[in-house]
Amino acid sequence: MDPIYNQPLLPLLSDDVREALIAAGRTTTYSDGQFIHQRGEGARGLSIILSGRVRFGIYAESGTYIQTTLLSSGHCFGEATLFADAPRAYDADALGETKVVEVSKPRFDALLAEAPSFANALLVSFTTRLYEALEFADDLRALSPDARIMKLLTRLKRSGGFEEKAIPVRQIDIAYTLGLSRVSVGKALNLLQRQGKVRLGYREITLVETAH
Amino acid sequence: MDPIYNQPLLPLLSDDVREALIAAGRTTTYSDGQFIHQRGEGARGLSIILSGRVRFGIYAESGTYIQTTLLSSGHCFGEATLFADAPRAYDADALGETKVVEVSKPRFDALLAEAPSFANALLVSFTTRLYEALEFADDLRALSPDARIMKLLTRLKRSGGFEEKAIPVRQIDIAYTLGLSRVSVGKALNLLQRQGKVRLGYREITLVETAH
DNA sequence: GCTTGAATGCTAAAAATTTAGCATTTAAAG
DNA sequence: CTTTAAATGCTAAATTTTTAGCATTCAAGC
Repeated sequence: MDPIYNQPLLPLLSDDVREALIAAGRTTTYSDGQFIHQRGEGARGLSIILSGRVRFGIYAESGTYIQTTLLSSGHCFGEATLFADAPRAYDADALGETKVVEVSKPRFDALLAEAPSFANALLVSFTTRLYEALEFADDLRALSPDARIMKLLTRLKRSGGFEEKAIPVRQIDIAYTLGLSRVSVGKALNLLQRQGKVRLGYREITLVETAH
Repeated sequence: MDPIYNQPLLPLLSDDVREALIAAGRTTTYSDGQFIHQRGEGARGLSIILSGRVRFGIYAESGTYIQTTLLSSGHCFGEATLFADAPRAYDADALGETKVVEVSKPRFDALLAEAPSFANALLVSFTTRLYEALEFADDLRALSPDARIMKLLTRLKRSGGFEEKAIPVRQIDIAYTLGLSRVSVGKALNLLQRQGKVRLGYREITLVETAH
């Protein structure tokens, strides 16, 4: 079964809708690690990532962090504040210098009403994200830690555009993302390295291309 | 943080759109356990559950079954065949006698084009489903088996409308859904019963209301 | 070229979970 | 009332994963 890949919103929009959307919002530039919003905040609006990446997660009761999603340039977030009238479900912070446009609910509604193609782009983007989330949950239950890590690395490489390059990721972040301990991640990565599938570095991992 | 609940599509539609949608499709009645479609099939269209429930899952390589989603009356499925142009991602079968309308892609597109409110209802339904899937994945990583089981039972009770009644579920199904072994589920359920939170029966579990 | 904090590597004990097996209970069918 | 297949209960060994701790390596800043 071919996996369904996340379709970012921006490339799905026609030029004029995209320009209107960006013009209708307020653009903010966040520095690396800066908080964008916190879980529970109530502001309603759609945010679109113009450059950089945004990390979403929750600090669990046990004190450990759970990373939920990593969205990169072109993606939008905050849709639940619009369509489910819900407060922010996750803490969000910037990964690297990150530019975000925030469009208020009234302006978003106006744009949606006047451009029917906008709704279609949103439907495509959300559907692909839903199926990626479902697949991720399936993997959590069905795959071994090794396989989960390989899949995560493959996804990170693709979504981050790290072709031919090392993926800048810490082992502890992999643990946060997959719900594993750092020791388990280290063990699994060492196994994968011995199998020749990855090359481990400091703060980075390289996926070794397998001949096929 | 309040959880976001699944919003079924049908109640979100205006009467005339709902009627037009149902009229545009072909209604099929499935008997308990009957296959609706299999993973990998290519037909494009949107299906809406008129009555009964549909169970989605994958038979994993190891031979074990992974249940992904359980959708009840009013919900739609097959959206990925429309918006991601993807084949069916899951095996689907009926749980109890189940009526499903299937609307072909051309007819769906026509309806979407002429009724702008239709798109909005789809956006609400998909957004709430996306956030429920994300929350489910969070729980898989952050919660103990006991807590996961309680949360699942609560959700089953609500979505199935089993107020004051026992929830008809087998322990093995809970295991499939949560990615646990049957032994672990049994142990956790026994603990929950000793704590007075549930009452176990044959093929059913009753949630004990806690005073508050 | 040091110093330093962060990240990784490593180990062993503890805890959780699965596997495999069989016994018991249940409800439906004969 | 029996029979029967399905579901649950239970046990112990095997396996996996976590926890906790400390050693080592890395790269940036002084």
